[in-house]
Amino acid sequence: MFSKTCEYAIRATIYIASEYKGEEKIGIQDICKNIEAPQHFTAKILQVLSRHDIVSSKKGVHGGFYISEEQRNTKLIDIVFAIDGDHVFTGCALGLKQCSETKPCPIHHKFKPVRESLKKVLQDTTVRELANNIKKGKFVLKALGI
Amino acid sequence: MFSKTCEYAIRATIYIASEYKGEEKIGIQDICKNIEAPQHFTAKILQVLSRHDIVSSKKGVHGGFYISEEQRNTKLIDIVFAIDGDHVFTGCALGLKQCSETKPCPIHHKFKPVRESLKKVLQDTTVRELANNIKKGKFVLKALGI
DNA sequence: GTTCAAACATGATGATTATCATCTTTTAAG
DNA sequence: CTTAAAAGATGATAATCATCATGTTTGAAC
Repeated sequence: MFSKTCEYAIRATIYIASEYKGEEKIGIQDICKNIEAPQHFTAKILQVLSRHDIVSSKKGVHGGFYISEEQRNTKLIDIVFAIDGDHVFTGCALGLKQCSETKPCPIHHKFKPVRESLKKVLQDTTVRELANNIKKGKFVLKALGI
Repeated sequence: MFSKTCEYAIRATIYIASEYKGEEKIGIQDICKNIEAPQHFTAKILQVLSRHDIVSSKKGVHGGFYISEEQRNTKLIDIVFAIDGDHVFTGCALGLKQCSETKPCPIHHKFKPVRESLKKVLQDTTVRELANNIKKGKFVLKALGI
């Protein structure tokens, strides 16, 4: 559904939001260990997220990644857009370039509910909400777990 | 959503079903020209579909691809399974290996309607139906069109 | 103002996916 | 039984995506 890049992006963002409490910023090693993602790759992704104002970062000693109250309101759809673009939402399920409402591919209309359902979930879900659920211990972010 | 391989597989199957009328079989060049897909790649895909009993083929002179009445009842989900496997349906949206009902990732439950909606569409749609719609000229299979 | 720990930037490698090429097998027709 | 047209099989190349490595910039602490 999403690229691996996007999966790591979401996991990293949620982890930062669930860990950052306004004090020490979160280091890249901490992040990668806890979401089980490759460090260099994730660092690159976080730079993109930072440029898109989805997370914040600070260089130098005591630097790291963090997230503002404002940024906690980011919706999942914003992350997907920033990383994967609009392909998931607009792209034709059969890969046809000119597929559209007026020139639909054979399954275009049938897929409308799927696309809408996906869009709705991503629109309705904020980083804040997911981070809060993590804190309550209801969910898992690690790839392997215990 | 699907791999390109799977996209070509669906398009090729629908094309064969919309063209085959019980007489001459459909050649690979014909197929590829009309769905705008690379020939060698598509040939390979059709071999897989043939092995999975989704389309039929015959070698030699006057050979080609065709589809039986029985095979026209194939559902899209069968094609997706044959080519991409069950990844789209069971795979975690965040790429977590151990994500499940009991150990859910943060968005596992939220994605349930999306997965179900997707599964429903693929379950409910047969090759026959799509081929008939093509014949009525309602839909397009080519990548670029005229 | 030097040092060191952090993110930032860029390029290189590896893995996976898509595409191409070449040869083999089958089968109808002459 | 030879020929030619078709799919089948296998391996090689290309493109894309994921991952790694190396060096640069920033900024707090001494």
